[in-house]
Amino acid sequence: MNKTTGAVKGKRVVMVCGVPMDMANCPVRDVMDNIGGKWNSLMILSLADGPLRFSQLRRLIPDISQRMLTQTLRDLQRDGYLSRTVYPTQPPSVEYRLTDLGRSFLVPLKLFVDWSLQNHDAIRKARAEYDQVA
Amino acid sequence: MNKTTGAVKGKRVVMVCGVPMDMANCPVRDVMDNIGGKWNSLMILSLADGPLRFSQLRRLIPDISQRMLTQTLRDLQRDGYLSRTVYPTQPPSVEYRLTDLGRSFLVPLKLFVDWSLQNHDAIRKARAEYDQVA
DNA sequence: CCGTATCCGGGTGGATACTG
DNA sequence: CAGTATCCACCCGGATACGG
Repeated sequence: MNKTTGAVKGKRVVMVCGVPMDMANCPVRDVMDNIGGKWNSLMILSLADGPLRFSQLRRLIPDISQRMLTQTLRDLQRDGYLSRTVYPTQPPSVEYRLTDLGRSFLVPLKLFVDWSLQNHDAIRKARAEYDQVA
Repeated sequence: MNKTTGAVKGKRVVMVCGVPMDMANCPVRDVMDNIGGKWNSLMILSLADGPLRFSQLRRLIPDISQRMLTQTLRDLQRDGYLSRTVYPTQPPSVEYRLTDLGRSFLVPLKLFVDWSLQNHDAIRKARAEYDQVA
């Protein structure tokens, strides 16, 4: 089962699922913050098939506010998932494009998307049953 | 309340990455809420290798508060990821165990974990560079 | 077109104390 | 041991207005 590695005292590293998990400074939690927000993963997916401009992303994701679109793009740019290119046209246009890092993330993200679509009904059903009992 | 299915206004279903994405009522966002929280994915991973009791989970994840441990477990139970079994011993013990749904989620989650471990250095580097410029 | 600035309501999550 | 209950600080994210 879960056994702490006795290597270093004080380091809370646990073998989980065949992988060393650092419970104190957890890379998984760190990455999860990047894509666990309300719009982050959807943004990466939206750019999967090619670069898009700001206004194109707005139209593609109608529910997002202008503020959150900007902020989500900044966050993802900051952590290296996408790049921002300004074309000095008139009026100006800004293109957002997945980096190599961002594209490599599409592999696990795509698997997650597939799982969500397959099991979404089962989850909603479990939720409804739980709420009915309670 | 909910917009019922079918033709409301405009098609909000977009083909992304070869997958139909409903931007209005998005299953991906729904599932992401389940595992995008601060502790949710870590909880599922902690139970990957076998069932654990409440106090065992507390020791395994030292940073979590008692309140959030309970709440996270309830949320995941509600959506069908894990089951809760009370053994009427003295003192009582409660066992948490992944359901079939929860175990099936380990497949995409494991891929995500591996990606995180491989790329979190690149992310931290990108973040540092971005912050230095700004 | 592509943002920034500001305000603010609600939800998230930590700390603490108490129960069966 | 396995929780509940309560209070509260913080931050996320929507609405709105303004600027290059």
